[in-house]
Amino acid sequence: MSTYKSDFLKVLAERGFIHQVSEPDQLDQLAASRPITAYIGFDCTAASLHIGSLLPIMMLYWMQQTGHRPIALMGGGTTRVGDPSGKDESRKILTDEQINQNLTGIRAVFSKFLKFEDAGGSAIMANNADWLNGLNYIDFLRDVGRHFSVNRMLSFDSVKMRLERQHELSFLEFNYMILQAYDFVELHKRYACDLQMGGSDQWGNIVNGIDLGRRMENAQLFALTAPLITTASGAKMGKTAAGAVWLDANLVSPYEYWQFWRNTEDGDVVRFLKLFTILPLAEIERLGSLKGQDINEAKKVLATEATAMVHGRDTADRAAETARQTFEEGAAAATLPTIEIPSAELAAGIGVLVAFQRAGLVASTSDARRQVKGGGLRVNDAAVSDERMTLDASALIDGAIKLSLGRKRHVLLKSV
RNA sequence: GGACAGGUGCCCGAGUGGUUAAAGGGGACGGACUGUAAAUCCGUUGGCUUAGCCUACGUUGGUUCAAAUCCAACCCUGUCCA
Repeated sequence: MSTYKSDFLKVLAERGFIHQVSEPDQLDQLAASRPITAYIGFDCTAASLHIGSLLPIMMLYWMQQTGHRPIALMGGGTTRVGDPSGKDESRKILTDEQINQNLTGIRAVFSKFLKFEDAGGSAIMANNADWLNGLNYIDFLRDVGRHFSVNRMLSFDSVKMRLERQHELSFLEFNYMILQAYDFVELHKRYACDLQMGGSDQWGNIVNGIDLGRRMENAQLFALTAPLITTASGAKMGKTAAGAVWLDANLVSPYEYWQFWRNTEDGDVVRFLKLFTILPLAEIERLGSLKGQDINEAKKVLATEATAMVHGRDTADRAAETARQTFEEGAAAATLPTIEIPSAELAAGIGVLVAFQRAGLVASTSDARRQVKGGGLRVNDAAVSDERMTLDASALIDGAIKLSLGRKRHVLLKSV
């Protein structure tokens, strides 16, 4: 498996990033002989990226670490159309303003992993709006469209599946692969980009780009895809009760982010350590040999290391310490997520149901009521049995009231 | 443009006049058991000022004591025909 000569492919292979590679020997040779340039495309439909994008980001990270040049391509142009592959969810057409706003948010995430040109590094951030927005339909058809054979496009799995199941495939969607192929060629022209990476579902689209590159530019381009990551029990990664696990500290606090990784299933620990941390493989192997209860040590390392990648070492250590105090000492660590309540309001007394709702632990007071019935709510570690209970200043311990939902989720209520 | 089929809660999917906040499953959350794991079992799964009230079965109107269920128009989706 890791018969690769280039550091780049060797590292990716050893860590489990590789699902498929086109012309592996040739690419390996190229990467061993000179720095190569590769890109991955990202949607900018949201203001931040979530765990799902972490894998591709890590691929770009390793690329830069092994001496190559990564390009993060923002889908500013393709987002304007809206990715049609997501079923019938109302494809919100985002305004250019929103897209640009999202771009800056996403860029902030990337800068944690990659050194961009303006920061003295080699990484490039590109936006396909730069070349897609100005396209002229007829010109595009003549220059690019003529290289696409519909016969061949129809043979792609993604298309074939739709046709066989007699599901509609819109023309827009049919064109999506052409635009993506064009992106690849455009990046090759602009930045001498050699390689496109992506999730395994992108294989067909990437291969299209390779094909177009050969026809239009007589260029040899390459494809590399990563496996689809699911948890050991088969679920898609990255969703929790609160929704997506975002990489932005304002959307998901570093403590919660740490907790996400801490709660990894046993069977996933080693795989995740390889993919989502930069620990040496020897260290990962040692952690992976831990059995039974001891595997929790490995999970803590995973959590701290993964959090450090996104939020920084200090923040990660603090999250680990908060968790230690909360779970191992049963104390109310002062660094738990906190919400503030005006002291006057607290003095007047605030209903437990409302308090939990404000803390974001329950969605509604009805939800809170249900949780009380199920014995899921605790105030200062004492179960709430009366939904009419009110909290006031007398419940403060060291200036805070600890609200808990279940065993794991805690929020401090502080009076201001 | 025409002919069919269909639009139900987070998702899938039953339900064809009243006991339906809507079967069943999935997911999610809580409880028990554990190791902040998995598996398993139990409970919950629209909102509110909760022994009550309000809102909900594509939209809007109508029939009826009573509608997710019947009628009409419209919107949307799929299949087939032009």
